[in-house]
Amino acid sequence: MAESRRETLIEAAAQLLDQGGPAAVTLRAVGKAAGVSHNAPYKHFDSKEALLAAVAGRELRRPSQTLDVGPFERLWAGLRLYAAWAVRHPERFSLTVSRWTEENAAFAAAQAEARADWVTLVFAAQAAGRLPPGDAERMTALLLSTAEGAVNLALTGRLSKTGPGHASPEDLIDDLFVSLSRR
Amino acid sequence: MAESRRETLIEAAAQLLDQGGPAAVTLRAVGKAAGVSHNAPYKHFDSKEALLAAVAGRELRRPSQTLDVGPFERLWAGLRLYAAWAVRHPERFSLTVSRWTEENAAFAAAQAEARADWVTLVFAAQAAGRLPPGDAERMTALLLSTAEGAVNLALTGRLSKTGPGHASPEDLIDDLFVSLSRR
DNA sequence: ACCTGAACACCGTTCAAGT
DNA sequence: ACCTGAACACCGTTCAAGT
Repeated sequence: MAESRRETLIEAAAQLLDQGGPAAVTLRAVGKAAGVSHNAPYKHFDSKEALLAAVAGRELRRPSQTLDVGPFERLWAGLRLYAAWAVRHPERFSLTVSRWTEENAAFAAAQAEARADWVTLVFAAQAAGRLPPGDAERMTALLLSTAEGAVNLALTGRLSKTGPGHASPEDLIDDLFVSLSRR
Repeated sequence: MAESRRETLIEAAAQLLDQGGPAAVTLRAVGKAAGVSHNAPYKHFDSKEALLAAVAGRELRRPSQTLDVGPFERLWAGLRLYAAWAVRHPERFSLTVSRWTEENAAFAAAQAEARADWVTLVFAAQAAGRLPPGDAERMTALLLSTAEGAVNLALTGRLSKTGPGHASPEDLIDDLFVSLSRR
């Protein structure tokens, strides 16, 4: 039951985050939404930041859509889906790519695992000859940089929404892939 | 004199930001550092967020190093310098690429101007035949996405600092330029 | 082990009052 | 026009006390 209470608190925090942004996530509001007192969260989390890190960690572990295609297509489509999810859930995305003032072991582990999954895909796409050779980890960093940077440009209103310069984060991901696969 | 007091408040906020992160920027601390009461800032700014937006706007208007080379080289070196500055001033960088809950006209104008400067450079580099053709604004978005995304990867500890996968934000900018200019 | 209510030291913001 | 000090309604966190 303790585990379910913990999950309830994480879910309540995530809901508040979606609805009102970071400012709406107060321990009092989280407690109220979970039906407990405002400091009950301290029995499950060291601090408010630890609770938010748990929210972020849960997002990182969200199951990714499995596609029955080759690694290169899975990588490309996966990054597009990642960007589309991020634009649809800006607060959760921001949390997963934000900096933390405390050490959050579980979050760091989830983050490392997510990154390793991308590296594996990149490596396979290179082995299939669909991406240029070179260190897979470094190429993964380039892909994630562009994807996350493009999402942030969109979220901060710095992508033209109309006219010839119009581009969505997915368009920019496409541009990078086209440039990378042109040999 | 009013203008100087305003500048003093902005500088005090920037200093506190550098030293202790966003949490250290309280109106009480800003007032103290500027030698005024904790609510004197309200005579110059609508809110704490407006003060932070002024800090961010000042960073966006910081003069860029001028290099006596062609537009393509200026663009490439300019993005590298941007990334290097961001890694050295993570809090100021984060502020300039963050989302705001209020409308900040002056900040939005500074941001649009900074972006237009990049577009001008990209356009000139394309005209010089050093970058592939295509909409300059969209290509600018791709370049900024990668640069800012790479900086954020570095700031959140997601770039290998050692081994074969090691890459700095500047390395990733280089990778993108190499890929773009390979015809 | 988990939870509560009261309390503490903050915080952003407002307001009446001063110059 | 600019500033002050007091006050308000919050906030995260701590603590003594309960089960």
